[in-house]
Amino acid sequence: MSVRVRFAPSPTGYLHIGAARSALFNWLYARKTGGKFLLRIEDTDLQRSTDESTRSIIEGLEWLGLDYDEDLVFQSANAPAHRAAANRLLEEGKAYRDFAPKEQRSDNNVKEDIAERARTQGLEGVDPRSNPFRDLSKAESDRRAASGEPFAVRLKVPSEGQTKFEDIVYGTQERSYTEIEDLVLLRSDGHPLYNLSVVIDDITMGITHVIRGQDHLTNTHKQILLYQALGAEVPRFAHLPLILAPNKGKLSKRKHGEVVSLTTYRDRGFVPAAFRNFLALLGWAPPEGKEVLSKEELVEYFSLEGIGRANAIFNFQENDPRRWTDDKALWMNAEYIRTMPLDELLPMVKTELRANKLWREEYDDDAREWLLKTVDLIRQRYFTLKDFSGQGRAYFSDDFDFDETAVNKNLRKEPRLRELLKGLADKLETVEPFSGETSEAALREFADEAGVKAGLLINGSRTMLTGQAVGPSMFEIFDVLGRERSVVRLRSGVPWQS
RNA sequence: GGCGCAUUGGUGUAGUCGGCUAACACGCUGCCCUCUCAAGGCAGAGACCACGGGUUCGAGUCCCGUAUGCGCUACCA
Repeated sequence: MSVRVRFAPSPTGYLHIGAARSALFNWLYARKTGGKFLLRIEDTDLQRSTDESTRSIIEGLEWLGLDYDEDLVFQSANAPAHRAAANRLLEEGKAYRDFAPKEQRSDNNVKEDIAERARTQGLEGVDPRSNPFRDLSKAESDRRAASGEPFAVRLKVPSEGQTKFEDIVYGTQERSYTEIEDLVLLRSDGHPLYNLSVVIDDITMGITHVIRGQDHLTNTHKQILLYQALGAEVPRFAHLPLILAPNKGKLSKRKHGEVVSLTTYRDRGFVPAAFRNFLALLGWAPPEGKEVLSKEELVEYFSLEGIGRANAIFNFQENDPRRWTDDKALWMNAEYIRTMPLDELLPMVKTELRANKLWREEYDDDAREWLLKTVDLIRQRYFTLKDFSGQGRAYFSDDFDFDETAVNKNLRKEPRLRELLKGLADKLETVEPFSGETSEAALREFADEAGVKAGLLINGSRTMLTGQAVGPSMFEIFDVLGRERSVVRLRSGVPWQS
């Protein structure tokens, strides 16, 4: 039987990087095995679900290059089927009506509520699983329902025994039925609940392998009970370790802000392939230790057995602009930017320059060669695509800023430089032809004549031409900027003012 | 409270069936290269493999306990 996996996010916000990683692993497994990767939007919580969120999930997957097969499924559309299934279980006596009034729980302290209830029940020796309606006669139950009394539908969990399954990542998992309460399938307003919906949808979609976050590991036992009650085949499960914040807490938007959102990486200049590569390395390790892997290599090497069990910490420092996200993610991105094929990088650079009004139409034809050369030169030390419009601005526009410390360090320190650089400009005007080599020869000669070190002129020129203290080799900058712009910038008075 | 899962340098991980002088990548330090910054090359710091017991000639690897973290425990998903 061929593999069918799915990614089933609930559209209640942006696409979280943990969810994105689940999607990636599902996708990799499907592509690896020649199976299908399906997408299901779990929008049963209509209050919190938004179309915008659904769109951002789809966009996010597209950005990461994770294409899905078959039609997109909206879980809300299947609610009637979920209800029908619950009613069938009711008919068969595998579920029962619970007429007890709904307990009110406020969302923010459910955890304490649960612990508190368990503690008092433990003290009083009450079996948490006891329910007076579990053994109500069918006639009585039908009569009360017919009279319009509201009820929830609960699954009848057998009183003795245990569920057992073999998790591909975590190994054998067992849980005694005494640990499992009769779970609610249908709310008293008829709304189907999560565990029911997932199971029914996974059955109807023919899912063979459920690959999802470890937070569902213990819920799996309940779901298995449902598969059995419904007489369906139980799929294989593979639970993934969680991705945690630096303090080992859960990564959440409320606490950690935009670093957890996939769109942030797109908006802050990540190359999709780089982020995908980084994500794949969180909780999974390639067999041969090679970490920079293309999409094809990822598919080739991926296996569920290679997934680790310990939660991974995603490192970042909110207050450090240089380290706003994980070091390794940033490194990976820089690695891709400087080594990926230029023609794959170019469209991304184009988008970035366009967004900052730095793109010129001739870059597509007449100036294409120049663009290729320039991008190839400056990409070497960039970390994100943003750098092309930020640090790289001086290559694409004559309107750029001078970095104060660069000006102080490379220009103002030596007052004679202002005149020296004008002299250099004069000399460069006579160089024929104008290139990296000839400009270098001219500059060194000029330095000798003036009796100063070449480095002084080189560093000064760099700051005059790019506004910065750091960057590519000076002579390559001359070459790329050309004689005219180089000379004009060398003569500029702007950095000397104020 | 109960149940479950996890625990290898700062981070991500590798360590099949017990033999490790604990490996790789990111980050960090220094040197080389050099016109700066990167990249690259070289060298290095950093882990008594959470802790305590046990099994064994020998344990990161097996067993038990403890601690810590996380998850689940809901008419949330």
